[in-house]
Amino acid sequence: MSVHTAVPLPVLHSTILDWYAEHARDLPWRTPEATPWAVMVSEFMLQQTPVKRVLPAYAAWLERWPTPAALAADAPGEAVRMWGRLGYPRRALRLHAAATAITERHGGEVPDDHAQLLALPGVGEYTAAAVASFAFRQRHAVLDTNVRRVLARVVDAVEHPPTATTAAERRTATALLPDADGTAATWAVAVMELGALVCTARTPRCVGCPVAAMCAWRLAGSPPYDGPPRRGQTYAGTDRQVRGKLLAVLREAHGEVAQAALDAVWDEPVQRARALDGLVADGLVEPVGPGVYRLPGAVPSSRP
DNA sequence: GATTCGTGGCG
DNA sequence: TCGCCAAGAAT
Repeated sequence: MSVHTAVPLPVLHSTILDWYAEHARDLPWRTPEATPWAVMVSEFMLQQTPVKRVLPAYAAWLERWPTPAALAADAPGEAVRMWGRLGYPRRALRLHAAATAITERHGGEVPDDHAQLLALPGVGEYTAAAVASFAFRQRHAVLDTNVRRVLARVVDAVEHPPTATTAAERRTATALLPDADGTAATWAVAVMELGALVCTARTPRCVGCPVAAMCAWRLAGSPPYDGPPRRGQTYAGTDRQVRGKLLAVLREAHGEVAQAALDAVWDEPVQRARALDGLVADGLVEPVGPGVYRLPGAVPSSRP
């Protein structure tokens, strides 16, 4: 498999690896002390949530649940509460379910096998590759939004990658991977970091980019995005907003919540009911009686 | 494959 | 101000 670039692969490799060695952020999940579990926790939290907001949640989470078994021993509702306002709270439920599966199927150790990782709840192609690469130093194509954007520009000369990850992107990423496992693992995180810090979505900092001189998009004159309109995420007035408001009440309650408290967050009854039903269907909220709800498996505030 | 699923910060 | 964007996964 060959990839058309303006320079030999070893030059591209060393250029980005050298840049990473000098500019990498000092992130806690990249330290030698970070366990595979810690890496996995960070990857779950970083799914669609910025690093800055993950940092404090990550520290609190690992202090409370330093191992998968520790999390599995607690109620899933506690995971949802600790998730706080990171967004997409189903991730908290899935991380709890993954911890349970790791405890039951893998003796409490995060598996180092890509297929076994992929089989865990909440672990998709990206997260499986990321954990295998970052925690176990294996050679995998790690295709997140940052990497995809860097490759779209440097290799394909377009400003933005396709909406969904394509087979062509996987071929490109695989072809660019250094041969040695450890080098490939560092390469993966280095390209990701380049996308996060330099080759950003809105205003790329091409001045100071280590690969600007070999970037196909740059060499083509930085042509603007030419594809179909990319769908923006509307939020105000959607079920997602209502779900968020409902769950915020449940998180802060530390126990059972009466219907009236939930009714107060949204005035449109049909949408409100639909949102609550959705939360229950997703396992994020548990009905405990007529008009009474709580986070799943949470300990009731008043004891008999 | 297109949709759904939170939350907040920034240009 | 407000649309865009942020280490995706599941259906």
